[in-house]
Amino acid sequence: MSTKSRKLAPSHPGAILKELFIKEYALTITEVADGIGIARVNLSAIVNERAGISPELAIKLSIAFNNTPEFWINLQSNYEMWHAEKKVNRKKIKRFVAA
Amino acid sequence: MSTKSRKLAPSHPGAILKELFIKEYALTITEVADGIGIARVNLSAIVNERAGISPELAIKLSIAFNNTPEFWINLQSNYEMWHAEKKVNRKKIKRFVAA
DNA sequence: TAATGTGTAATATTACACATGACGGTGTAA
DNA sequence: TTACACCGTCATGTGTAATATTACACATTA
Repeated sequence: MSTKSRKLAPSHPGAILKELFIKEYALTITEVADGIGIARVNLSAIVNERAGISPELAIKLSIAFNNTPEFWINLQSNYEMWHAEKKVNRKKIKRFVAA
Repeated sequence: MSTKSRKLAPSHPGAILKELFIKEYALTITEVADGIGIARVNLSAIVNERAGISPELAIKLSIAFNNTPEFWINLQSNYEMWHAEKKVNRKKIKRFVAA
């Protein structure tokens, strides 16, 4: 079961952040934003799926919630990859063969 | 051995692309750019480490060279993460504890 | 010489992360 | 009920980056 065969879009990282961390930890967007040092507005945008998680933010979240940057980056990458897949016309890509 | 303990900056994805694929396959930048449908200028920028690999490009490269998008995205992510690490002041991040 | 490959610069478009300021809603205390 | 603090969101501006297009200079090769 690889990524390319996935039919359903993966959850937005912001949804995960909201459900599994902010809610679970009984925090507010403001608290988390202040805690990790970003603007409240921007965290709101992420939680509401209007923005993504940057590498720097992934690091900050991993410190705040005691997990890894990879956890957050993978969520973001999977999300982006799924959407990028739909933009690529595979038939127009040349397959190169080792010399 | 995790990413955060790495002392040396990881190679730029463009360097990998150049050494392990373009050179190994005996291709030119122009050929690859045409083959995957991007402008020659932009591929040159990537190979010369002035630009990164986007999710869409990762997919195109994986098709052209018969590997996975993850391969390319991981190269890019590791590269970005290493540089992002240096921007984060860990002492200023609050550690949240489960409720 | 002509064609090809390369690097780079300039320009424009589009997208997005991020910051600031303003606005409307909610809960609570006086 | 009024006043105020807190919260989430909107509007706006900025910086950066990927991408396309065009142009130029240079080197190699047929």
